[in-house]
Amino acid sequence: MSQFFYICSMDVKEILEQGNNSFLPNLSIDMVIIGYKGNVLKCLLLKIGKNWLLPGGYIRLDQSVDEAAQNILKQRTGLENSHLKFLSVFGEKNRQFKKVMKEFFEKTGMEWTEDYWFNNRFVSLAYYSLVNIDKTHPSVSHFDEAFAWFDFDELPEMWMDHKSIVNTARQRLKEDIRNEQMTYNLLPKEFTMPELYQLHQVILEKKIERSRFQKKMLSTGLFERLPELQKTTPGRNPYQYRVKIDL
Amino acid sequence: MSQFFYICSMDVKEILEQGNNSFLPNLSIDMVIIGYKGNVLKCLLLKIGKNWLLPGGYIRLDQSVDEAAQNILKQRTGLENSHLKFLSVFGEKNRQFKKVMKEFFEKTGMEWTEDYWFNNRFVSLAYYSLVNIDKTHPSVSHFDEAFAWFDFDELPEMWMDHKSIVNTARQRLKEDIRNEQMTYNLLPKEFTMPELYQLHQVILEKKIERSRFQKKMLSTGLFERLPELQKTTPGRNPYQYRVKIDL
DNA sequence: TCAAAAGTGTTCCTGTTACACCCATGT
DNA sequence: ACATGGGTGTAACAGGAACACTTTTGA
Repeated sequence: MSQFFYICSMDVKEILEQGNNSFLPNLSIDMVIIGYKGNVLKCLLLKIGKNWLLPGGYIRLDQSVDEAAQNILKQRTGLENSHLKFLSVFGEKNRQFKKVMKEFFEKTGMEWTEDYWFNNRFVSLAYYSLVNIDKTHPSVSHFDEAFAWFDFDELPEMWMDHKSIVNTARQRLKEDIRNEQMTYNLLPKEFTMPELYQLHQVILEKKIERSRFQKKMLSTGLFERLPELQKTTPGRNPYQYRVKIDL
Repeated sequence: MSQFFYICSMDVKEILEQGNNSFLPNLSIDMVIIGYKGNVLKCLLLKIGKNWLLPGGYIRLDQSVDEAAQNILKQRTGLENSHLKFLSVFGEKNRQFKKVMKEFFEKTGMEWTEDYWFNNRFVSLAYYSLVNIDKTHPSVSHFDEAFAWFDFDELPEMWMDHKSIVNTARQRLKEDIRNEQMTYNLLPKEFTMPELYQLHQVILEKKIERSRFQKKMLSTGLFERLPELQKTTPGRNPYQYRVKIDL
């Protein structure tokens, strides 16, 4: 199990205090936050009760949906103006967090009542974000639960339809990397071609021809070569590249 | 102006009666319904007050979002299980129908009050649907307003952000026809290659090479050739094709 | 038989696939 | 010098663009 644990926060108190009148009462945001470490794609999950779920939140009346999403991402990771893309709508009729919330409240000793507004049925807007794991730092607040980066291939039991949301993001990432070669925050600013090559293979879940890959990447004109890197590995030293700054 | 007018219904009465407790109070569906006639793409719009808007509706608590969308499409066009695809979310913070509704209520002599639930801020889920104009038949109900098929290039003034929703659909249709060659309901069951060719040109808004087009279409294996059509046009008679029935 | 419209073929070009080869470096 | 891994080159192939050509039909 290649997870590393932190302490994380559910901003339940804030949500309770602001309550019904501050948020759209039937819309939630779920966020698939994706990182890359040790040649594996990872996904940030929170633990509530016995199962896990995606980080998420609600939309304030004075926020646009996109603002709310950026805000949630910042709350969860500390990142501002990071990569963030709308994924899909999940609108099945029985989508409600009642069971999850009850378990969470009982576990943390908080009072739970049937008519809390977040027991409503929620339609969820799913987003996904690519982040540099090392640059994220979680905020800790009143009610702390575990959170962890899970390998995509080792997802735990998750609440509701959250596993299918993650899988939707997984597929979407595949499509997106074919169109825009951007790796956003998945690699450090400077990286070698073999590293980029590895990442693409991991995302696409298949072998790519090394020579073809190099030519394709260079022909996009998106990358610029830096002076060579000194490595102590057996073979030849790879060049370093970085994304041209225009984007 | 190549519009043809009908009489149409806003199911306002139903919405009023069922009211607050039957619908998700902050989510609406807007639908870009697209047809094709006389070599022009057309879009179905309703008139309320002085401006036009997209057909749409709300989501009942006992419906999934997709069910609600199918239901709305059926109400507006009479079509069941037709082509219907999710488009995008429109979630700006000041999206509300207050102004539109007030104008509509005053015009039709209905009582209007500030606190009607549909004066709320709404986040809108946009869908688009390709239909055969000749197979649509509008339902008429308590409150009738004009509705019309507008050419994409001659859109009228529209309420709120509805014009940008239409344009999003216009772009999406372009992308989609590149990937799946399906024309769904835009052409009759049997059609000639020149007709299909015309349609693609209109959707993509550019000239295509006739020869390349024909080979590409036939190479997909999606179409099967029927006995020739008798036409009284000057030149050679074109073959008829139809989509193979598997899809 | 000629013009109009439908449909086919040929050439060029670009991007993909698969494979072989060369280069730099540490042991 | 040689194994290891980084990087380049070439031939075969498929799909797209541009253009010329043949076929069928009504006047």
